[in-house]
Amino acid sequence: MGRAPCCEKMGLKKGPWTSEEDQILISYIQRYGHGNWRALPKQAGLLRCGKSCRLRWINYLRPDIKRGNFTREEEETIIDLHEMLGNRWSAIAARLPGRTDNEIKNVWHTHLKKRLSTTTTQNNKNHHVVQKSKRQRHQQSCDDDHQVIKNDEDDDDTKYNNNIMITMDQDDEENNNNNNRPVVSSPADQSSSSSFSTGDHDHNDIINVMDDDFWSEVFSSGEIINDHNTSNSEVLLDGLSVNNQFSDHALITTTNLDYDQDMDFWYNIFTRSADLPELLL
DNA sequence: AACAAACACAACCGCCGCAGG
DNA sequence: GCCTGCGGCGGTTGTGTTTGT
Repeated sequence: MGRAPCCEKMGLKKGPWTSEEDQILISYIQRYGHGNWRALPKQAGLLRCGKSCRLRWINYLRPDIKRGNFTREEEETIIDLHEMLGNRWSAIAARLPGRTDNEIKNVWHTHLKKRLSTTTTQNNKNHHVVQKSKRQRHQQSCDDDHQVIKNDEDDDDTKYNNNIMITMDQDDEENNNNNNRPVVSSPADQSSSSSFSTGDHDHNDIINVMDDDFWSEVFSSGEIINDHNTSNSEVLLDGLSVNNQFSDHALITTTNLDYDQDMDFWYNIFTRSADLPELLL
């Protein structure tokens, strides 16, 4: 038995795309869109399978693709996000406009992984590296290979007794740059999906630390993301997102983060300020 | 100049989750 | 609930280019 191949192999071309094929694909998609990738090559007159067309379009031909070398900032972002998300390249790519998951995956394997392994040994006196090594010790007890931290299921009950909830008034959202900051509180329902575990830290400590300066810094690194599929827009804050689809409150949610990633979540937030890691990690 | 090794990146493969029948 | 087809994802491979000897 076995699953049928994703496309009919006979007569279909493989390997590098020619510029003629690129042009055919571009003009077809510009004219008709790409509703059905499987049917597209036949309709467009391409001797390729649908998957190949999709990949070529997404990774190379899309008009919003940013070509050229990665900037230092982009590389740092990838490193941070990989620390937080693991090998979830598409999730990482979603936070780097114009970059594809394939491109990020390549740059990780060819540049960043090596650089990271050398810098961690060279800079072992660096403050933040010390913070990371704490995490790494925690991570060592979990699965290796840069996977996200998964809590032991047995720990769940105690782990989430320290949850906090972060909300923001919808009316304030348009002015959320610096002046208005989210409300941090202890949720009545500790199992609420919109609350976050503070790990071993008392939630009052977290609330006290999240002052105006803290949120000012977090917001200054945010960016607007428009989701064309849902027509929603979000304010991404490096792991936090303010989803404006709610009528009363705009919840800051850990979109694209697993609920049980509290350590990664807080680490990512707190490392935005030099003082916070020392205080809380 | 020739060759090998290392590198960079495009493309492929196989698996998975989801939606629809 | 099961089956099937599809899109999406991450791991891996293939191939062209660059660098070192």
